[in-house]
Amino acid sequence: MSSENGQQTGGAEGAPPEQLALIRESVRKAKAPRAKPRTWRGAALAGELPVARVLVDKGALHLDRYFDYAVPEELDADAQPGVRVRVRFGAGRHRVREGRREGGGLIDGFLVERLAESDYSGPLAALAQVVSPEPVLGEELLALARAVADRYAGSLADVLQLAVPPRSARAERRPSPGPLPPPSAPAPGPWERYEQGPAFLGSLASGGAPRAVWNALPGPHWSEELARAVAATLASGRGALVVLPDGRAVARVDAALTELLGEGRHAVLTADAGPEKRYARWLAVRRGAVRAVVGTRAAMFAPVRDLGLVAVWDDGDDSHSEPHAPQPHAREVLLLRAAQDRCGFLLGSWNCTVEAAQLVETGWARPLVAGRERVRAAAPLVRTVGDGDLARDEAARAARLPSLAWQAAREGLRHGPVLVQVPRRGYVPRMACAGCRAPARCRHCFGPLQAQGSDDLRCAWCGREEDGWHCPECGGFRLRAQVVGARRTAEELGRAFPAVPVRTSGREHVLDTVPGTPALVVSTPGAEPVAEGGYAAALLLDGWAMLSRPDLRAGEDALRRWIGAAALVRPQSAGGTVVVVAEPTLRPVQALVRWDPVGHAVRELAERDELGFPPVSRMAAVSGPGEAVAEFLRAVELPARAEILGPVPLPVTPPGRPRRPGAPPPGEHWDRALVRVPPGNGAALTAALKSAQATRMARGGSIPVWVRIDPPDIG
DNA sequence: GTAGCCAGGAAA
DNA sequence: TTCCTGGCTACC
Repeated sequence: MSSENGQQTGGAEGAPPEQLALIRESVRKAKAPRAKPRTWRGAALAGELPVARVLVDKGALHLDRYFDYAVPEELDADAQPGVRVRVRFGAGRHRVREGRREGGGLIDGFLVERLAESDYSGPLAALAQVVSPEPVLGEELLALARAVADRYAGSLADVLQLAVPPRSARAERRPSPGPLPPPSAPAPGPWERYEQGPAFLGSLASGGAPRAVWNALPGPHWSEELARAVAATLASGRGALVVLPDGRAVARVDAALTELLGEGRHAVLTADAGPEKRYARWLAVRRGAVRAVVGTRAAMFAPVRDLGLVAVWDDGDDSHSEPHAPQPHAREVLLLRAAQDRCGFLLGSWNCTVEAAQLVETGWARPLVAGRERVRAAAPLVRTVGDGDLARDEAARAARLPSLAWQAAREGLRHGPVLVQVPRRGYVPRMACAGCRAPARCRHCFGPLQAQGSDDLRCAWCGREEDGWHCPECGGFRLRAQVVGARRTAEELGRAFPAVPVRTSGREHVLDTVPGTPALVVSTPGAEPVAEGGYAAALLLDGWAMLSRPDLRAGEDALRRWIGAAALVRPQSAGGTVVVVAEPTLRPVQALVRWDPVGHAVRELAERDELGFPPVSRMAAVSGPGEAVAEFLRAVELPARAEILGPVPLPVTPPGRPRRPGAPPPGEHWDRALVRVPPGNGAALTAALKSAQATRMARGGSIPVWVRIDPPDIG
């Protein structure tokens, strides 16, 4: 033993675990070639399983592995798998100067496993602290986080940050209530309306693991249907998890569950409860006191015991996509869970995403749909206003609203509230020729022109300013906005129907419900309040804006938003009418008229398959400064059948716009390449990207690139 | 990420 | 010879 070490240990009575680092230091100094876990002289280690495998809480990809630490005797009892710990990590050589140790800060981690010995050949440092004896990271959650990290080419630590809420000591001290016995199986209720509905519930109640893509009938029963699926699962003695796109949807299912099962059987996990409350609820789930969870996307990781069902509602809503690294999508996470836990799976929506259609096409899930006659009976009448109608429509030109829409509003207001769906504010209006209505396009890249300030025209794709526009079709010089703004529409409608109250629902102020009395309800997509008894009519006014987006998902998105509004309207038999201002020949418009979102998704899927687009192919985006992207692409060892598209320049972020992850900072020019692989090669692709990224990060100096699996905005 | 190691160059 | 910086690697 070196004198340095002797002084240190000798000077401190009952040396704390940290002192072990000093011993380790001396061992290193001595450079004695020795085998596996060192014996710690001067400090007692746990008698059994003295090695703790720890996941250090650092997102860096090249640290995405476990580190072994020695377990001091005094931490032996608390240092159980799953607990939070603190360890010394950082530059290894903990120097001692003037009696103090330096370097290597304390960092958080999770104890993953206790072992008899380490496979690490060097000397082990000791656990510094067990933060709390509460085991928060169970085996299943760890396996799930691992799978999600692999699926998204991210680090385990990043995923755990999403999966395990921050600790609150007070919440931990509070005991959770004891678990309730399973309830009895519910009656199918509104599930009777679906051919396979009662069978699906029956399977859940009897311990089965059915997997279904459920195309929900329009109307308000979906939340009760979800609640019954949860209740059926609980009846089998298993747990259930429902992930919803927003707080309003959570509140509906929460209410339905409370009505069906009373209080205490389910937990609501949303971000808006404070951290302590949130952690307390999460703990109650983790401890097995509560067997069912409803929540927004963070709940996708909820550690429900003995999972029997995972369900997601409206997977097309982009709030199911987690914005934090590695940006997993709730649907995909629940798919992984269903596979891992062999539990039931339910993907429900009024609409149908291409991904949902694929689950059915591949045979992984069964369709859960109502017969056509039921659909027709539940859906409103949908009428379209196309270009031709508009051109002929004197009233539309004068008042910016087609006469059919006026008629529908007037008629609807005699029977109840009328919903008016308008583009979201901040949705910069696209411009069209005032004469012939041809969309105004950039003369350089053919991107859509949009109005910036009062007269300032700019291309939405390349950002170039346009000052001498004239229409290439008819030679006209006058432009008009293609879409009508929300406030303006509200004002105009208010003036036209002075006796009727006008209510608005949008970003800042979202209305939850409106009464069934006549009123104009102006709303942006996704913020539509539910009307008591349903709306008498709906006007969908943003068709052009929705469909002219240069995005692969433009059609699907438009249909989703229209269906989201139209599903709140009374059935046709009760006079419910929807007017959509969009070209009736377009595929999403036809799908709305026929109320056939599944057919639409199936056709889209076939097309994407042909084009080699996701979700049939797996795709990843690599973005960053041109040189960095090029360098990354040179370095990455892609699977054999991978294909690199691009790189191409990304649109420049306009100044003042909040920067999204993966988008260039304002003023910087970035490139983006897409990498795609055929079906079945997704894992190889993410592994390759992850390892290339890890090597880059490990040596500093190289400019970082962003890697995004399943990029949402491929155009 | 970050400390420490080592190599290579400038300063003395 | 000494000191400093920059690049590189390990971190248990």
